[in-house]
Order: sequence, then structure tokens, then C-alpha cells
Amino acid sequence: MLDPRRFRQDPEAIAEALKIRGFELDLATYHDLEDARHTLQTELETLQHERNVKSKHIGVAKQQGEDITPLVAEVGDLGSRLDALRDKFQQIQESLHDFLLHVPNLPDASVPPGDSEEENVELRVWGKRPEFDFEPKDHVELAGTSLDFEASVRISGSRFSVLKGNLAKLHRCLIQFMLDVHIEEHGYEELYVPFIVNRETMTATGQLPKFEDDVFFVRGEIDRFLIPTAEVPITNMVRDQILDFSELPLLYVSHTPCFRRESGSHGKDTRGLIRVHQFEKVELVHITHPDASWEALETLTRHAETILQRLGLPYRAVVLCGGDLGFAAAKTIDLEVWLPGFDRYREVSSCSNFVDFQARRAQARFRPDPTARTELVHTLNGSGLAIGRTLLAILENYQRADGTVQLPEVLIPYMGGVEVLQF
RNA sequence: GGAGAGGUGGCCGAGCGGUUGAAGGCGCUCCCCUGCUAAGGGAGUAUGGGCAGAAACCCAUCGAGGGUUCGAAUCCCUCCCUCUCCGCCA
Repeated sequence: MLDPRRFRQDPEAIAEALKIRGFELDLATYHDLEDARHTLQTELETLQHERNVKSKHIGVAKQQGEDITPLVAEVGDLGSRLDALRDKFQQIQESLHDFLLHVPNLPDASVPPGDSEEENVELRVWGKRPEFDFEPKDHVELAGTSLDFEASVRISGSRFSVLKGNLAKLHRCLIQFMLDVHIEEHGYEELYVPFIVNRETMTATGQLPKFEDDVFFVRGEIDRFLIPTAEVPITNMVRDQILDFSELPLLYVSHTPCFRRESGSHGKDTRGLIRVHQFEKVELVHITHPDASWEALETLTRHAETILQRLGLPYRAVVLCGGDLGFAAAKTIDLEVWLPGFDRYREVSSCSNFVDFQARRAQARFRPDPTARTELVHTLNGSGLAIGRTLLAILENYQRADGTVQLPEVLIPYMGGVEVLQF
């Protein structure tokens, strides 16, 4: 959520800044709500004050043994007038809050203009794309029966996967490898977190209220949702917390499954592991001092890149243009791995700085020094990396003419000495 | 699943219908005193909002939401959560 004060001060400037991401701010509605809020609030508070004063008088009079009936009469219908006014005020407050919850974050000044993916700007390219003296296969062809979509369709439906044998093991080892690097070399603290979360948690990170159609809902006594990314539970570690200055930055890493409805992507990426309802990720989250978040975005992105480099996978880093930017992000750098089977780069990590946007929704604060007022922290996250897509990138980049796959050096110890995958 | 006890500030904890945003303690900040140390004295110390900011003033907030009342931390209802005992269970 954007700062309501800043909003009040200059909504036109905010509307202008949001145009970069192609968001049309409904200024008329905003002004209507804000004006109504202001009028009602003043009116309500005056009336409340009146009631408080009179009630206090009654208390004093009663204690002194005076007759309070005339005083009670004087309060008259104040109560019912207050009730009516409070209802109206709360309704407006709710509408205004809801309005603000639907407004995306302001893009950082460095975010390039553009409407779609095509206008993202390449920052750097790493690694040499493999050259094959044969026609490279995609991961579905390569994995053969180790990737059992017939089973996953029977078990759950389309867009799920069943991995078998060494392919399933490689999938598990990738998780282990990534966690080890981030914990032992990059200094992250590992977390194990819930995969089913409540509405408040989903609202804090920005998935709700706007994107309820994109996530899986769990039926029950209270509303709960399957996490679409580990960012949700991890960032909510600091929801409603007041951290000490000395605790920052917090660096968390966690491996979780991610569940997505993919409701807007019918017919898109239907082949293989590229776009599924359930996949695994190792996620990096930074909770930082507001002055440190831009540097942290660099650090976090480099940490994710380290994984690709260790695995010897060619990739490029792109900065997302305004039109491709996610709802809560101020700036995002995507890491895209080269996929020979698709003859293109595909996203394996998305590293974002949310500045205070999520922190405000989450009321995640810190105290700069013992006497100071609390301030909002900044939050960042990025995949380090998406497991399924990394797995298929390994298959496609390391494939050989005979259909076997040579494993990257760093994974061999994890695989118990297995150097080549045969399917 | 059954029975019971609870949820109050950064933390502990009192209050159970009126001037209580909340005693007391711990912690923290500033000042004073004490030649170190230990200890002592004083003042201050929630969040959000009315309001860009400061002061003053005002409003709201005692797990959440409703209700009763002139007035609710306090009484009633619903929900959420925590703890203890029993049962069940990876």
C-alpha cells in the first residue's frame, strides 16, 4: 500500500507515476472517498467528544450523589446519532482502504518504460550457450518415462507433474544444493514455514485482495489459501512486529512448494514443467533498513545468480519495464536461463524490491534508535531458484547426442556419485 | 474430540461499569548524585488518525467483531488464538 498521507498530498503526482506501469488511477473516485472521509471524520469526532464530556459529567455528578436524570436526558439521542454517523464513516473508511489496497506500488525512477515483456532491458548476459551437433531435444522428450504426465493427470489433472527415479532425486538434490549455498556461503537463516496461510498474510504481501483468482482457496472454518510463493509466509514473519535496529537486515531462505491457479494462462506453456500448478522454489527474503534496500536488491540478485553460475547454466539478467512489473514491486530484476529445447531464455528467478509497500500492509516496523518513532522496514525477495525450471534447464543444456544428460560438477556429490542421467 | 484457565503497552502484570490510555515492576532515554564498581534520586517512555510538520487540543485502540449502557479494559453474544489435563495421532 502507498502512504495514505502522500496520497492525500498529491494524488495527481501518484496517478502520473503509476502510468509508467500502465495503471490508470481513478482520481474522481479517490477524491469523492477522501472528501467524504474528511467531512464524516470531523463530524464524528466532534460528536464523540461531546458525548465523552457529557458522560464524564454524569459520572462526577453521580459520585457526588446528585440527581443525574436531567443530565442523562440532555445526552438524548446522541447515541443513536453517533451510531448512524459511525456506520457511515466506517463504510467510507472501508471503501477508501479497499481502494488503496488495489493501487499498485510506484515504480522506481530507474524502471524503464514499456508495456510488455518485450520492452524489458537486458542488464547482463552470462555463460556460453551450448552448441550441439545434433538437434537438441526439450526436457519432455529427454526425460521420457521419468516424467510421468499420464500419472499426474490421473492423480490431479493437467498442469501437475510426477517425477521418477533419478529425475526425482536430482530435483531433491537441487533444493539441497541451493539451500547449502545460501546458508553456508551467503549467510541466510533457513526457515520452515506453513504452506497454508490466512487472509491477513496474503493481504500483507499483496496477493489479496486483487488477485484472489490466481491462488488456491482452502475450504474451512476460516479462509485460508495455499501459498503461491514462499515470499508470503516468510515476509509475514515480521508482520505486526517492531524490530530492533540491530536486527536488520534479516536474511531468510526457505524451500517450499508453490501453488498457482494459472487462471489467466489457458493454452499457454502447456508442455512439460514450464508452467504447473505446483512447483518447488528456494526463496530468498531480505528485511532491511530503508536506506539499504537498493543495495540489498543487488546482493540478493547476485546470490541467485551464483546458483546459475555454479550449475554452469547460461542466463541473462533483465530489468522489468513498467508494464511487466508485479503489483507490489518497485523494481524487479528477472534472471532468465537459456533453454535449448525452447530456443529462448525463460525466467528462473524474479528479484524485487518492494520498498515499504508490503511493510505498510504488514505493519512491519523497526525502531531506528531507542527514543525514535517506529519506521517501516523495506522488504525484498527473489527465487534462488525455481527448482522445476532449473531442473529442465539442466536437462536441456547438458544433453548429449545419445539422449543422456551429463550432470553439473557441483551436483555429483549430492547425487551420490552419479555423473550421467539415463532415461 | 472432551473438561478447564486465559489473551491488557517493548516485556511482566494490576484493574472487572465512571475523571483509567490504563496502577506497579522490568527494560529503555535524558538529567542529578556518588571519585571506580555496586547502588540511589528525578523526569520521560504505546500505536494510528483529525493535520505536511512542530506544539497544543481532540478522536480511536486493552485478541477480533457485534450487543447492552448516558458511559465498557470491565457486563452479554459470536469468532480467533494460547495454556493445562484427558483422548487420539505422524
